Amino acid sequence: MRYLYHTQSDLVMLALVDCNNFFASCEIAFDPTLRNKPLVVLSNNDGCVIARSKEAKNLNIPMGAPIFKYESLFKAHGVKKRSSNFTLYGDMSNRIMAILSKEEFPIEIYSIDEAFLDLSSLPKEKLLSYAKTLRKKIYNYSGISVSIGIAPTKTLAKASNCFAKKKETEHVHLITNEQITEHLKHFLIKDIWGIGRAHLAFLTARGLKTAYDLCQKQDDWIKKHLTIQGLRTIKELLGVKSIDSIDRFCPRKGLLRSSSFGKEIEDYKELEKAISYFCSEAALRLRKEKLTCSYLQVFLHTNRFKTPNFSKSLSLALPFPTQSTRVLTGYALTLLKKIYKPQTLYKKAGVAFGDIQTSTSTQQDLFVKESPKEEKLMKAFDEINARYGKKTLHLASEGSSNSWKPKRVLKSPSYTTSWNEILHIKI
DNA sequence: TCTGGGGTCCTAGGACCC
DNA sequence: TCTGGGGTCCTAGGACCC
Repeated sequence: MRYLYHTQSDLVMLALVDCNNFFASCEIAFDPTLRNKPLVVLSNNDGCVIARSKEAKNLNIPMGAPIFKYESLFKAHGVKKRSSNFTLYGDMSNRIMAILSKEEFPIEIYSIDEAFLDLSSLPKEKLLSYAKTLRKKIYNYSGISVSIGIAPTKTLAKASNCFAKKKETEHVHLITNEQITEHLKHFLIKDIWGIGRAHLAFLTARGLKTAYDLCQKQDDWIKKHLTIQGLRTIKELLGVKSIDSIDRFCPRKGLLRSSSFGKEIEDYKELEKAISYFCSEAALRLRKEKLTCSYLQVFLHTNRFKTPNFSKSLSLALPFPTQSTRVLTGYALTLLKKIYKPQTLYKKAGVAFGDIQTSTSTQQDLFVKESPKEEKLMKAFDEINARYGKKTLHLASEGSSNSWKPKRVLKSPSYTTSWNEILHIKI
């Protein structure tokens, strides 16, 4: 090993709590008929697989599998399918994160189904028993099973979680400083957090297999071929903190709304409806999070599985920060007009907001300001929609019929967020 | 026929300035 | 007539993550 860093990080222990097969587990928690069955959760448009139950994984259905290629396998094994229900998953995630937040350890919510906890204040001998208790608590409160990996850095905690997931029952694992080398020898490069497809192919072609192999390489070699990010990953694997341990306040930097269409779209008016819809969704999100943006991008893609295909995007720095649906949609539609080409079949479009700031701290330009009326208008707009239902008010450019919208025919009910769809129990 | 969406970070290269 | 290099800023595109 190149480094022996067994001093500075002796005191740090991070746990990664990761929900097992999260989207599939959420569906199963509310529908017992799915229990112990192969289940796949599908992407927008019911196009490909984005989550799998344990049984579906055992059938070697890969992540991202386009379902039209797997229909016969699904039929042969009675694989159940569900469209994705992000309202349900988001709500379940909030519940689990609330349980973790009450644990009184520093926490960083990393994704919809993962959080890091800083357990440095716990004595080493109590780490595993604490993790086991926490797992039980989360399962009892939410019906979701989690894995917990503990180690001195985030990247090692991720690795530790992989070891935890492979266990039959407990799904809890600890890597101490003394055990790092031994673990690296049994940890494959393909499972390293931060090494993706492209770099994996590069490293495999050079005969490297395990994390240990990779750690034998010199820093400048790593940096040259895997960039500075890769070097950070390697250091973390060796027990040296190179990613901020726990970051509780990470404001968002961008906001994107996009989707593939249910069919290919040529009509400009339809694209206008779609872009307007994305803008209104993204702007609503800005207002909910009390943020503004002052950078806007619009993009269009043709079907990327056909040749030739192309994409076009255009962006614009706004004259002032805003969160207004009206203002943002106005600019977005002028951008759309500039990039639209007639006689082209588009398959996907979207808008992205950038230069995001909190609305209270927004630096207003001395002369160019948004009219204060705009803020009042949006407030009234949101209140009416909150009271009388989503989209009671919307911009005319959004239209009322949306032939571009993707299909989601197998969606489960919004059990936890809609009174009309609440779970019924028959006794 | 049918192939996701929402993020972050890094790098290379062009424009521009001195 | 000949000819430069360094710095900054911006953006597109790639790689990675879930």
